[in-house]
Amino acid sequence: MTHTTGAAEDYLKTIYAHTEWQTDLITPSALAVRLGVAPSSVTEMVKKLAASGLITHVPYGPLALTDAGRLRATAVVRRHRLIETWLVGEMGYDWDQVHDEAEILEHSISDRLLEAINARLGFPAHDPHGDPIPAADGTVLRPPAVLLADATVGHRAAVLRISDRDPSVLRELAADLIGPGTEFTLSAPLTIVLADGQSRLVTPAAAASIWVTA
Amino acid sequence: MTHTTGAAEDYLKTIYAHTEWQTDLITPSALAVRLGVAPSSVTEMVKKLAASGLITHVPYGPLALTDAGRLRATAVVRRHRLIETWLVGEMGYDWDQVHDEAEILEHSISDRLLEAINARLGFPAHDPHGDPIPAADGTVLRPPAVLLADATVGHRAAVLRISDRDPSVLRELAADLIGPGTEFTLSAPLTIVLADGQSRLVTPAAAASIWVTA
DNA sequence: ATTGGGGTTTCGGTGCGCCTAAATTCTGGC
DNA sequence: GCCAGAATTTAGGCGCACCGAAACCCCAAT
Repeated sequence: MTHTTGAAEDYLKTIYAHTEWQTDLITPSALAVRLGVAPSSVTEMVKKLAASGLITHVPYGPLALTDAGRLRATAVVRRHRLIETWLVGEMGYDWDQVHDEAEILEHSISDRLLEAINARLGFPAHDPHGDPIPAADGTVLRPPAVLLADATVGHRAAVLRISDRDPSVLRELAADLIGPGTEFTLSAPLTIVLADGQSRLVTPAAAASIWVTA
Repeated sequence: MTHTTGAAEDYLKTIYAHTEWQTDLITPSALAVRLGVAPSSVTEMVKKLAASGLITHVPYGPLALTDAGRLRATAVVRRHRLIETWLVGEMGYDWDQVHDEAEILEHSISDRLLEAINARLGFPAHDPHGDPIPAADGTVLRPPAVLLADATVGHRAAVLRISDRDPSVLRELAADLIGPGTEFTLSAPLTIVLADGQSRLVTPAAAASIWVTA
């Protein structure tokens, strides 16, 4: 229907990402910060996206995706995560190195190539950070998750996903052999005990990036 | 030095491509036709490229790449051909289907990913159409070649490359099992005899797309 | 030597996505 | 209830790459 250029795709993706693990709606200024653009640029794009029926927006209010917008957004996220999975699985990238490359390729790869990659990977359900890969129809399988920083002491759980927003957190965790699937018990704030009995101290930044089973 | 956006890369690539198998310089109007843009658009971009020292141009005259421009151009061509080779070699594409995808990806893939692909393919010297893949330093290994349409009857030779400009020619030749490396004798105009004795009639369009050993 | 027509350039204008600066609107604290 | 400060929008502008129309240049044929 609508053309949806690369820039517009980034707006939709970012609006979607904000509500993927939280419930509150994103504000224009928060969107501007995430995208690294001026607030006035957001106002402009928001007008276009609303006119195309991809988001809803009351003046001076927050932003929400429509069903059509969510479909576009998940399509972009699907591309992004499949590309990340491919870069790690086949092209020798580490999980802290894939974000920027995927950020660009997600806007230029064709559906055909994407599906060829998907097939080669065996139709993965999660990307290297544990994030679910949306299906082609936009459905996303997302288990209930809690931020490690919000988990109660004594909680026994497994790592579900780690936000890829901060590469240094990813490198730090990789060095500690902590990744999606890692089982642990929270023995004290910021302290986890792994299955083999070893304990690890996690930084506040990491605890705010790690989502674990409820 | 200069930024060189996707559009500028297309201009440089097209100027380079014109002189790869011929010696005459390209004119602005021919460039406009190849790129599918208006002549006035070419004038504008030519001014910028000349100002950046990537091409030389006297008003109302033809265009030529400088050394710097040729280096940029071959870098783009290198990307294009490696991507094509990868799409055919690993992603299940046929050689008549790769052009459009490569046309887009050549502007967005990183050097790192390109070299990962290159290594995976075993550092190929030619793309699926027989075109040489420029080295990273811009060198191109190009054997002397003659257009099949210009070859003399009785000429015994092998197919070197087939221009990918016309996908229908590629499909037609693929169906006839003619590709780079195919050995033959030109028994009459537009008629070739293959190594196994079978003869094939090629269309004028195909004869104008096939380059053979001299 | 002139001239006509094709190739090239100039000129004014478009859409996109971005910016800064200046309104405007909303909201929380008094 | 008011009002300062923060968030948002409006207004004006920029660079890029494109366009069509009009002006211009050049050469080949007379």
